[in-house]
Amino acid sequence: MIQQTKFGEKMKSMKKVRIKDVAEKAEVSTATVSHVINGNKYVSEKIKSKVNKVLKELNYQPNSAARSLRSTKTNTIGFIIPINSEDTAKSFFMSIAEGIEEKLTSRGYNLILSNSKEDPEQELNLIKMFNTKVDGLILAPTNENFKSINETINHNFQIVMIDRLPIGYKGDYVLVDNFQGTYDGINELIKSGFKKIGFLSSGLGITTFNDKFEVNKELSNNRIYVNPNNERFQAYKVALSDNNISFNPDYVLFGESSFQAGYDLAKQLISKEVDAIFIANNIMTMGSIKFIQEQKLKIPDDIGIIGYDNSDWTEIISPPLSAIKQPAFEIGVQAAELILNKIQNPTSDCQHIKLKTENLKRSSY
Amino acid sequence: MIQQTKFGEKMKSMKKVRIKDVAEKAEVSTATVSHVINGNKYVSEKIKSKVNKVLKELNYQPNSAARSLRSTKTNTIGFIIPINSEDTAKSFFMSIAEGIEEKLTSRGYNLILSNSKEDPEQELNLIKMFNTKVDGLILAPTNENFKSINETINHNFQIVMIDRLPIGYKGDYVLVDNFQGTYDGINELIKSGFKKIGFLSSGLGITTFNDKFEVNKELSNNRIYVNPNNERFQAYKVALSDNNISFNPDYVLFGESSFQAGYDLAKQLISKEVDAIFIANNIMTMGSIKFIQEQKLKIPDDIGIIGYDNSDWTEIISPPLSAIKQPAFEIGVQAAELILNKIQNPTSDCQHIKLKTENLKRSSY
DNA sequence: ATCACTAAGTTAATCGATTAACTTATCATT
DNA sequence: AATGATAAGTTAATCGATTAACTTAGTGAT
Repeated sequence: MIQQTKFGEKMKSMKKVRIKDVAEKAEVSTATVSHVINGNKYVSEKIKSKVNKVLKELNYQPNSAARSLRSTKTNTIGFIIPINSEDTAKSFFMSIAEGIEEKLTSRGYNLILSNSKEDPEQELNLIKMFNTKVDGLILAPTNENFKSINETINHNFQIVMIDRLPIGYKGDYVLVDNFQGTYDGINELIKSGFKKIGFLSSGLGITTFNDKFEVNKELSNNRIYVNPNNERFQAYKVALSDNNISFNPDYVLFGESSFQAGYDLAKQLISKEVDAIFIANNIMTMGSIKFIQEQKLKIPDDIGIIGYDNSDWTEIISPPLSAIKQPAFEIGVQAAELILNKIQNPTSDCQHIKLKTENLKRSSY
Repeated sequence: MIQQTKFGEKMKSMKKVRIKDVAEKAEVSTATVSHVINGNKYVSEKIKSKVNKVLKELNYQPNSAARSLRSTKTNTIGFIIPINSEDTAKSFFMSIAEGIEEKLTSRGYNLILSNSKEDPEQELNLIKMFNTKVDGLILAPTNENFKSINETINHNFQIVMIDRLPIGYKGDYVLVDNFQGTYDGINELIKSGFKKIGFLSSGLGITTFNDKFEVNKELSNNRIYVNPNNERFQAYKVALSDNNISFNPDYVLFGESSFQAGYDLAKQLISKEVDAIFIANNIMTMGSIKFIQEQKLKIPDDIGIIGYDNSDWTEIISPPLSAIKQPAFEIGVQAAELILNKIQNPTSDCQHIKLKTENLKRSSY
């Protein structure tokens, strides 16, 4: 339904006011005006207030292109999220974006948002685009190897990784401690009496797929953080092992991150008579729940469930779903903090932050 | 959990390559390079390919600040969303952002995202910030009156409103036809035999609150689109009236947009013995469902439900929830389209777009 | 041969703010 | 009184790309 109207002729095309206009009206030099605005050189109170008055009168707004060009600072941070269509990670990354935005705004920075759609190629294009546009980049990477990323960065800006880590990356990052959250969750499941615990997840990174079936306790203490899914899987194995439950590869299924995959894989897993399922991602949890409800299986009597990522819906289904909650907003805040620090002090040590998950015990196990 | 490592010393500080560097290496003038890049003046094939080769060799990336400064185009669009903390509108606006981003990227534009947090003051600040930073602004407004917005716009950029409309605004916009969706929903409810239909919503705009209890058929055809909640409420009244059901003010409750309010108001409404509820917003729907489940009321036997905004969870609760789905992604695409058109042709007629909702009939009525 | 016109490039002014280098006035010190 | 130091502002170069105005060579018509 489309309508059209005439409009817009009468824009009171007030020509933009430049620093020169302010300077003239205040009877000072442009330099002085600049000093007043940026406060980086001492200006007498008398002049300062005179300039400020004119600034308000003319409603002056500095031209950010000119400013950036001269000062080589853009006052802008880029954020690349990896979301493909139906993913519910949408809400996770949106919360992160909120956290970032909040911190940035309070420090006079802007946020440019782009979506790599989980496409490594597209990610590199975006990084290239950002080269002259931002002072820093917050990246939830989809390229698995840092090398290709590193090559397209001009090093005109700082970078902070979140949520995942490409191989070979040593810089700043903010992650969630997926290991601990999962480990605790599996433990709880076992304590509640479940023995045949299934594990459902979306794909591991290719690079870590080979150690998929290798239960390795050492790994848990000194592990290379690459892919959250992998961490969760490792934690699953270690938790089983720590409880003297043998690892059964049949109880582990990986699929794409989708509702349908969750549905299908839950079906498979249940046909293998698991008595509980740990589902390492939100949208797959939804698919699984759908299947379970269709089969009229009772949670937690027939099957115990823990989901990852506390979405709003988890507490209104019946029974309310136990879940591992990631501190999304906080990730954003911390990432923004890191990048701003790094911009201010580029040679400072890199910070590696891991945030704790929250274990929401409800009634599904 | 925080760690620190040494890193970052060895930045291969390749100094940034300027158009001048390209020109020198290709043995042409900077003007020619610019012409090749932007294709706005004819350049011979021979020179063109020579320049392109150098462009690639040096991995030249134009400095966008310089470009913007000279050409007065930023190639950037601003987007202001209104989200306060717990709102699930988060996912709605995120989908819109995706739509916008997709369209913009395909046309070489960037998206700057900010959050007004439903604070009119903050909104004006952001608009002011955007003045020199964007070529266009997509706004989900929170100020109810266009006057204040209009005053802070420098008219250096184009504007497109989405989702809501402030009073007095005549420019481009993309809305959802909330009236039709709600009207149809209420009708369906009535057809299914429900008679005492409650209506739950978050606040109307102040400016439209006064006609709250006035059932007015004319309004439905030639109405002033201001606030989605108001539209939904009007549709509710008209649908009742069209079905010869008298309007009972007791069955209508407004509250803040929160889980708790949804819970509390559903409780109130049910105590008044309504047999169905239309809930005009997502988070309140969740609260209501929670209450209904706690009371062990059967949907749809004890109470019929239609919710607004199809969130992912609506199909996995039992029974799956009927819902009015807004075409969020499409809103974004259209809004981006409008603003790009307007930028290309500023004197073109304003477009007023209303998108249809989708009525998802499931098993909750 | 002359003139008009076009085609293909180049020169240099320009966008608006920042900032290093400079000026001038004022004041304290010896 | 001479010197140096400091305070408060100003001048003008500069960031990198775009683009109006200009040059120069080549073509064709008369």
